[in-house]
Amino acid sequence: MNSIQKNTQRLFQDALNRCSEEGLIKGTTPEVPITLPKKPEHGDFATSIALMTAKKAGRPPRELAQMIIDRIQDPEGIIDSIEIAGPGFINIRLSDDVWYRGLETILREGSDFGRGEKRAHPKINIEFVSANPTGPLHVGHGRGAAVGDALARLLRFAGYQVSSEYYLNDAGRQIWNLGQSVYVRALEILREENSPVLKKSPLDIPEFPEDGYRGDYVSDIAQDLLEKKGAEWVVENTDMDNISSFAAARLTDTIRESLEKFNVHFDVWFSEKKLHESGSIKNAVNELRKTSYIYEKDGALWFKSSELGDEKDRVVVRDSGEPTYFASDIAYHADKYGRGFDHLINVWGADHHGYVARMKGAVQALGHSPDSLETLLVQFVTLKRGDEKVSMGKRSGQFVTVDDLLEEVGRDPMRYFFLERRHDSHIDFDIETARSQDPTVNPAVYVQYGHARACSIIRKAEKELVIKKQAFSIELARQLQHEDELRILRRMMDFPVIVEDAAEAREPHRVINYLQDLSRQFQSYYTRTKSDPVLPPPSVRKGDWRKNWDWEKTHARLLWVEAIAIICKSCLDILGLAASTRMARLSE
RNA sequence: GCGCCAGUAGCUCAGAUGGAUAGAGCGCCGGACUUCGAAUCCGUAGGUCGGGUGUUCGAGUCACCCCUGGCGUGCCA
Repeated sequence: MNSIQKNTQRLFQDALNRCSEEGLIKGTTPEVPITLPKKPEHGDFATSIALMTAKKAGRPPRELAQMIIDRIQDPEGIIDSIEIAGPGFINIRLSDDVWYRGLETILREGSDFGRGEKRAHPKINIEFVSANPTGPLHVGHGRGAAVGDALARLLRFAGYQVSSEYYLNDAGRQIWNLGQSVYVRALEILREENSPVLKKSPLDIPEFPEDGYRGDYVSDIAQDLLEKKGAEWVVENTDMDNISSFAAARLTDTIRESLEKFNVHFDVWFSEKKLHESGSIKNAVNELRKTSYIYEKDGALWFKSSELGDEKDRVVVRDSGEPTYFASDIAYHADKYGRGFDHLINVWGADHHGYVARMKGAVQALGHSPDSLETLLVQFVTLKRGDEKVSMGKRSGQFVTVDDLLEEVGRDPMRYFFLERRHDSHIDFDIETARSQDPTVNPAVYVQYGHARACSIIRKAEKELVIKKQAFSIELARQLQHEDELRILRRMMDFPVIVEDAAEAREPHRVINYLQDLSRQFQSYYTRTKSDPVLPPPSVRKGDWRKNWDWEKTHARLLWVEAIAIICKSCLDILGLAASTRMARLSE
């Protein structure tokens, strides 16, 4: 709720309370809802309070509505008119000055407009991507990256203290597998080169591991390994530790570079390996042993997750004595709490949803509220080229990588389309649309153009027409008489509400929808007011034109355009999209 | 079998936590530039919100039951 909405709400709340004090309403009075009507005819705000409390008042809703209205005290005169509509809705129209004051707020607060109040708690940890460093990032990871990063930005903007984190699974079987894959490829290279190192050695080339990594990048790493460490070093490395580490480190760098290019940053890269080395996993398991949720069966250690909302119990330590991935994850989450976070958000691929319940259970067993762990499941992306689906064979290793897409469609359209929809709905990503530079085709370009256009107007006013910017005054703002100018100003004042709600719901896509709407309204205004433009057109700039031009209106409109630019910029920043102040000319 | 998510216009999807006549983009069709910022804008058409029952002043939204699709249901990670 923004301040205008809050003030309006108070007037109605007070009026309702007066009804109650006079004994017109039985029982407790509910909080008065103030909503934004879909249709402009329904005023600036609407409330259904009369419908909600009609029963308690024992009167028809419309009659009650009138009684509430009669008890409104509005000394500041923020309300222009009130009417009862339909079955008993109260439609409220505010005085234009309220909105003009809003313009002042936007201009004064600038990039802070809409920002939530800073709060110390909850201290939020948001973990996302966390792809194994066993290969390049694919499209699915890309969506998770965009969603997690935008959510982190959104939460920060909304005032939360947020740390973003990548959990690096740089230990365990998959990493061993990776090392073995690289090792075999390296030996194959040596064989092909008829390397003397290999001939001297009696060892045969081992089979390529069945669930090994078959992508071309494995050979690249093998090649690199041979160059950096030398053939002998490689051949003599029979336990995979060194080679695995080399390969994982290499792939971690690759992943980090891809994410940087994608404008995704992490505050912390958290290593699973270090969790093993530091004894954290043992500690976490011991911690669990103190609870009643642990038991032994068939030589393994089990977690009684079935008592904490999961379908069945889960193994924590195998009969071999080796901890499972779940054990690492318990230790990891314990570590997050240990570092002072009181709210954890995990952004996971939808294929991990079977994992959510046991993780919540573990968190609970460790003594934290299960509500303090939130998991967002990001659905899959289908790639398309026009009508044609781009096939992605999972087994063959022939998947489309984040780098491929970055190269073909570019960073901003990619982020835009990954963020445009709710995280839990499937999306079709059309490469052809995304790579288009035409704003009428590509909504990602369209919203950037909206911002650039606003900036262009201001730049032109200052540089080309040498118009000196005027300070805000209510008299000046009253020059904004065009219906669209007021409507768009009202829409601008929604921004703080959009931010608050989007952050609360963990839904960055709401910011995109809002930005899309604001840009569209602005560009529509812009084209339709061609005969009454913000800036004096060349056709009038003749002779003594400066004396005849309506400067007050232009000054007011320039402030208004500036406010639009401010809000577009804030939206783009939250989404991690570039906010160019001018668009590159399209050549043909 | 069980569990989770989804099903809204030809297509892709919104729908602000239960509100008024369900919206947008794209596509289709029809319009607007001797350019101020047309790289844009305006308009028409298009719907039993998968189906049903219920909850209530009021349901795309909540509950229950079906149908369809995706995913999950490892001492894999």
